[in-house]
Amino acid sequence: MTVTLADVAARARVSPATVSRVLNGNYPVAASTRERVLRAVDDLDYVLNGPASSLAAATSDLVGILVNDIADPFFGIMAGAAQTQIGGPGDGSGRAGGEKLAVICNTGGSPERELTYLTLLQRQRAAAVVLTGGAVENPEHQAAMAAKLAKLADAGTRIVFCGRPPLPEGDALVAALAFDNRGGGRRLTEHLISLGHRRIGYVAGPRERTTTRHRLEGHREALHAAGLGALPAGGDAGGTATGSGDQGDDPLVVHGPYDRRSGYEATLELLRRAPDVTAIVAANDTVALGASAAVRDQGMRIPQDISVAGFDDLPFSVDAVPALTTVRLPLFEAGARAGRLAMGKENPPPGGIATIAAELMIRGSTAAPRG
Amino acid sequence: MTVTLADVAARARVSPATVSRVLNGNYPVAASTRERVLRAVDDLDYVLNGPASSLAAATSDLVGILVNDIADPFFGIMAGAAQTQIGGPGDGSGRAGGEKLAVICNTGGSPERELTYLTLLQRQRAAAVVLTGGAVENPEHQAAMAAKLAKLADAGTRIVFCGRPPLPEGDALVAALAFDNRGGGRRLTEHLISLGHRRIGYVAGPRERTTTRHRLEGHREALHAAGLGALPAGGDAGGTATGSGDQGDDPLVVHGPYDRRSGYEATLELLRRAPDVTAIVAANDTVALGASAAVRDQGMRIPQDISVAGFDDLPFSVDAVPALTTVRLPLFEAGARAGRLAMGKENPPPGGIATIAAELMIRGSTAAPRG
DNA sequence: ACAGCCGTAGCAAGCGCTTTCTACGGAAGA
DNA sequence: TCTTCCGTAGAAAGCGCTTGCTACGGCTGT
Repeated sequence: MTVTLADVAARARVSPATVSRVLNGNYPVAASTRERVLRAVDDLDYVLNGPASSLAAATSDLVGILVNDIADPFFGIMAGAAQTQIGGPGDGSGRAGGEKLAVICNTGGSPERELTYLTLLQRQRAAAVVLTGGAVENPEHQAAMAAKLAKLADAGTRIVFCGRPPLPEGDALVAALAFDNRGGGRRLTEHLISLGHRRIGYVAGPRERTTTRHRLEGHREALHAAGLGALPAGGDAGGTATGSGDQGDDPLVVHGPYDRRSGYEATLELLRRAPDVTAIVAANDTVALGASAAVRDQGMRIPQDISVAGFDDLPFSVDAVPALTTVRLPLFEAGARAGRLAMGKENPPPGGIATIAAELMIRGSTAAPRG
Repeated sequence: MTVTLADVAARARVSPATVSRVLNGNYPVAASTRERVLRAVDDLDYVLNGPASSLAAATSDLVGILVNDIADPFFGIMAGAAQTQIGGPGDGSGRAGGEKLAVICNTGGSPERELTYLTLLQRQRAAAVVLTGGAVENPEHQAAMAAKLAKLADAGTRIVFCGRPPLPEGDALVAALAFDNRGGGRRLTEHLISLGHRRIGYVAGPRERTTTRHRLEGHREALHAAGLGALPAGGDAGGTATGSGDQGDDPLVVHGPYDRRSGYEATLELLRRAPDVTAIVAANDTVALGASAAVRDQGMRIPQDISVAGFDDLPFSVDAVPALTTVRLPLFEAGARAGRLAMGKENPPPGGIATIAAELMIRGSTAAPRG
């Protein structure tokens, strides 16, 4: 029924071993023999049995890319970019080369699913795993992740973090590409302050996400530096309170998921709490879109009545009306680099971790406050 | 080094066969034995060797989801939805159940890569493959696809089309979920016509894509029905000319990729060719965004000077200013259904193919032309 | 009380491939 | 001319798991 290596070998009048070597190209085979084998492969339309191959070789050609939400272009762009480096070249004609199967796994931001996918990938003996986006800052989960990743690593799986800070105990990992979320957040808020804003609302992402925390910390650093910080800006203050502690009582900060709707509702809430804000910083561009809609629905104009800013600089942000001031993250480049790292095509950055700069993009949605 | 089934068996004082059966749960095992085995699995932190398992069982738990461009939310939403049905439940505690690994493969719209991924999935003995989005209408490629899919199908892989018409020779496939692109396109243009528009520009997607063709055909049907069709509306006219034949000489239609930039440039071109258009229909929302930017950069207002409409109703469309008139496609629902079909959780529609309705969403970006 | 069953568990034969080690011929060295 | 190598191909032993078949008790039926 299905064609096997042995069938090819028989047709090419060689041993299975030879066919295997031709296909893997890691052992000298005479040109004439190789050709004969290749022809047999073609004639029979042979397709390697992946599981059998992986079993025997104890490695597979799977590379996992974990994302929080694939419907979000933030992840889509990174994942797509990574895949360009992994999926191998277009392969116009030749046999499959060093091609790997890049698989994108959508965790939905759930720690359990993240772990489940890691197990599934471990089960498949994945060649590499790329973890993208912010991590959940839950000690228990982090420990579980560290343990799982350590196990993967010493099973030979390469680990790459992309847009995600390395784990505290990040020992076994190959490389981490971290975005400068804190710096970007700081510069964004500095920009607003320099414009003259003093009351700035912040629509934050979900708590317990590194991305959320870093961006917010940057924001607070800027406020603090300008003498506007009502609360301690440090991330390690208030170590006593529960998770919602230090942030929960800042009326100018509202947390919510990274989506449009949350941006809308959080903004309404913010406007209710503090009708005097002159600017709103959103956790990301998608949230900023929702925030803008809310602002408008309240009858205010952007940026005349209120400034709005986002983060990420997703493709649609430049087309918003007015164009969104935001912080540009080189998503595609980072994803591609992560892909290369996963493939071992590129050396890990010194120290294993590289910080990727975030660039402030000043556009029409921010302006000096009135009066 | 790594823990194998045999290790677990030894620790539980049973045979490997029994452990296997406990794990797969498809053979009666006494409760006490099962418990002993499960404990051993936990104690040893055993993880099944996927390749070995797949090899022995001749099936794998991989499900491939092919998309044209994962950075585009159109695909991200469908893929994410499909994955919710495939990745298995959160798995709060128990062992891995009937979980499959849903893998998203980004073809970048390239026929070669599409085929390559299919081969890779075939190699992995994938349990199912979901193909999303428009297909490339190239006879040669279609034949190759049909052949490849047939091979996959009779290797036991389930095939599901999602938002993609079935192949002409679609024999072996399990199910196809097709969007009513033609109907949606028609209703959208009818809406514009009923508003009083007579000169309507169309920024189409890439040629040779079913999606492109169907939406455009709908548009032309509407024009034709209103007596505005300058050219034959049928898709099978002008069979003599080269690919660019019948469409190439309609000055009101410009083709380009499905991205923002292309929308921008094509619109500029359109406005140059026909400064008297009062409305522009874009191939999809992303393109519409670019089109809107171009219109605005030309100093025209939407919708007072010119109406703009899109297709898909992506999440950001409602937040555009003015909100974008578009055609809503139930992307999430379709993706989820495709996922269920791929898992065999749902029966294929009668005849193997279901058409999914497209709903016209009238919003602020379209209005009656001036004068 | 004995034959026959049913419920469980074990044996062992692969699944299709990779890879180590061995074998063979001819070219080069002595 | 005989030995030594190198280049190339084959034999065969698994990789870790699944599963058909067999085996073994204890129960039921008569």
